[in-house]
Amino acid sequence: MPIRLSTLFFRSLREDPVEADVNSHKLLLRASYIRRAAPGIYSWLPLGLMVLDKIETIVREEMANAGAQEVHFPALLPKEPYEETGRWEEYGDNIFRLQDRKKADYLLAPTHEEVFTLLVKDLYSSYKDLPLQLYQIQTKYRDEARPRAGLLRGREFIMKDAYSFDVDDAGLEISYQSQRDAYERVFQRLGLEYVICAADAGAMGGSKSEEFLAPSEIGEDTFVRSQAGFAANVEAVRFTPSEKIDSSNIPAAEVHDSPNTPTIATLVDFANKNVSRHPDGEFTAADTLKNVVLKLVNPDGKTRLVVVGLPGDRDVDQKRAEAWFGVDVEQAEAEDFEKHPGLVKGYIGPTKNGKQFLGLEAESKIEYLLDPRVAEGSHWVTGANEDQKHVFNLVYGRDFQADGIADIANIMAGDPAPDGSGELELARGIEIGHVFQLGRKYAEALGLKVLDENGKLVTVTMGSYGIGVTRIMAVLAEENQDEKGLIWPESVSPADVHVLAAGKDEKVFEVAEKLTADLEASGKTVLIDDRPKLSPGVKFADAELIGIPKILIIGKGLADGEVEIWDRATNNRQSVGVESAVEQLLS
RNA sequence: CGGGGUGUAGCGUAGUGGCUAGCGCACCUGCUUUGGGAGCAGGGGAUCGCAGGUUCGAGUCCUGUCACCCCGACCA
Repeated sequence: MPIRLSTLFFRSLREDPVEADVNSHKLLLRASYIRRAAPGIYSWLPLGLMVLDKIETIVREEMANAGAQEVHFPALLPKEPYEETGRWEEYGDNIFRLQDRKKADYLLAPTHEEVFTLLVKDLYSSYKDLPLQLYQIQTKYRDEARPRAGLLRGREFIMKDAYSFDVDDAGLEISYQSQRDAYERVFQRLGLEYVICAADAGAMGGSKSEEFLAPSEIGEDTFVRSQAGFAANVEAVRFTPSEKIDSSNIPAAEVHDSPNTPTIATLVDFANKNVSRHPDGEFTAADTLKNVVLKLVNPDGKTRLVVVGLPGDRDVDQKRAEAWFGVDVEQAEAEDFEKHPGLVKGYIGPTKNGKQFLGLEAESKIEYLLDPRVAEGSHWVTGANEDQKHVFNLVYGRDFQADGIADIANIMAGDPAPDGSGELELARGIEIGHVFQLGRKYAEALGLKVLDENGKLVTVTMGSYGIGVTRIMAVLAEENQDEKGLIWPESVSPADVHVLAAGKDEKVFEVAEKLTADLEASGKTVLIDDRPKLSPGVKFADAELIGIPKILIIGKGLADGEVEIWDRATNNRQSVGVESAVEQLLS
């Protein structure tokens, strides 16, 4: 049966609702796909559900192709499994928590690793049962601090989450690849541009993880890529330490009085006015070694300080720092400096009076880590650990040492890719999928073991694979639109053809109905604008807003036996005979 | 949690302490109109976010509070 605009639960808005500021959100609201129910929580109207269903169908088909079986868990779960893995605490305020009448704790699941693991544990106990892939398409709940951009970051959202279970790492690798391949097929069928980015796998485990990012200005993730194909989330980029360079012609380090130079800019200015450079040339921020004091905050609240030396033209990228250290990272505050009087703010350096200072300073026990760009043998202008003094020609390896590296500096466009594949460019993206080798973390915590062929218990190794279904709809809307409205790809459009009866003649409506029936009989789905007594302008505008890619206009040309096929994307209109319209639309 | 902003009908908005809170869209009735968001006439719909205060009188001023939006922090 066709979708009839005369009775469809639909009302287009002529103006943008103020609550929306990104185009996809505005258009989905204006065209009656969704309505806001609460911050980050949306109600689905008929048109919205149709698109959602199309996306889910594609996901289901490709999950089946990958050999995954569909199950369905409750969204409402008891807290116990999440306590066992520590996530009841770990997730903090991000979980929606509630209690039943007996005061037992429940949560609205933000993710389902635990219950999938327990379900497999419940049913299976032999290596012969593996490998296994399960998935569900389920509503997830996360009490995000700041929901954004309509469906893009909601507090309630639909996710396809799949999990693989294998006896060994080789099996996991195969399962991972099969899901990864399925993701590529899903996104290709949806007509979505995507970049597969190496992702930060988290501090524990060090397992493999990749994100599928849809490049977009409104994206929340920053990634880097090179022409030759390297791509990674900025958090996951790891640079190799620079090769040792010759320092035999660098003069001995010398300390200069450098009054009022607590920042890199003032220091560079001072150096250019007062110090001759060897060899000749201007000092720049890149010649200075900036030493940043960071406070690492463990989940239990304990903190420790580290000092990181990095070229003065770079800053610490907090997200990269947290990925590197695996804990929260904060800037050191005034009270931290008070506790460590050796750290002279604005004049921190790795040496004092010509001797190694940081790290070797027994009482401070502060680790000194270096950016991988700092090569052994390179010479620097840096703090002398005395107020108003800097040291010049300080050579790494000759004059100071480090306790290790910290690859946490911000990445700049033009930086070389770590794999030597050329210069990096920075771009924004929306995470639409994530494939992740979990390893044995959850299996271990929840005791998922099977007997191997020798009758020995082995812990199962797992992978988890997510696709943001509702988010994909937002991305598709964002990527497929113009100033008039949405332009859905055929694969997810609410219908194949939008039949538009423009006019008042009964004949127009008769022919529109006839062509609708013919199209449906030929296997096409149709939305028909059969609203009577509505001026054509309104119908044209609504057709553009709704965004079905093919529009069939029955109107003024009918007197000559002609109708028009209007391509929403190209705006091309072509008159065809009534009899050949269906055939044209089928091709 | 920090910074900024906004709350008036379903949506978009106007409203110097002073009459019955105004307009456009949408909605209802009638007539006319029908290829780019029609016209005319008539109509329904608002406890002006909430609470308290000042005042003869508060949408408007004051205090408090709540909600939402944006930026940041945060976010397998």
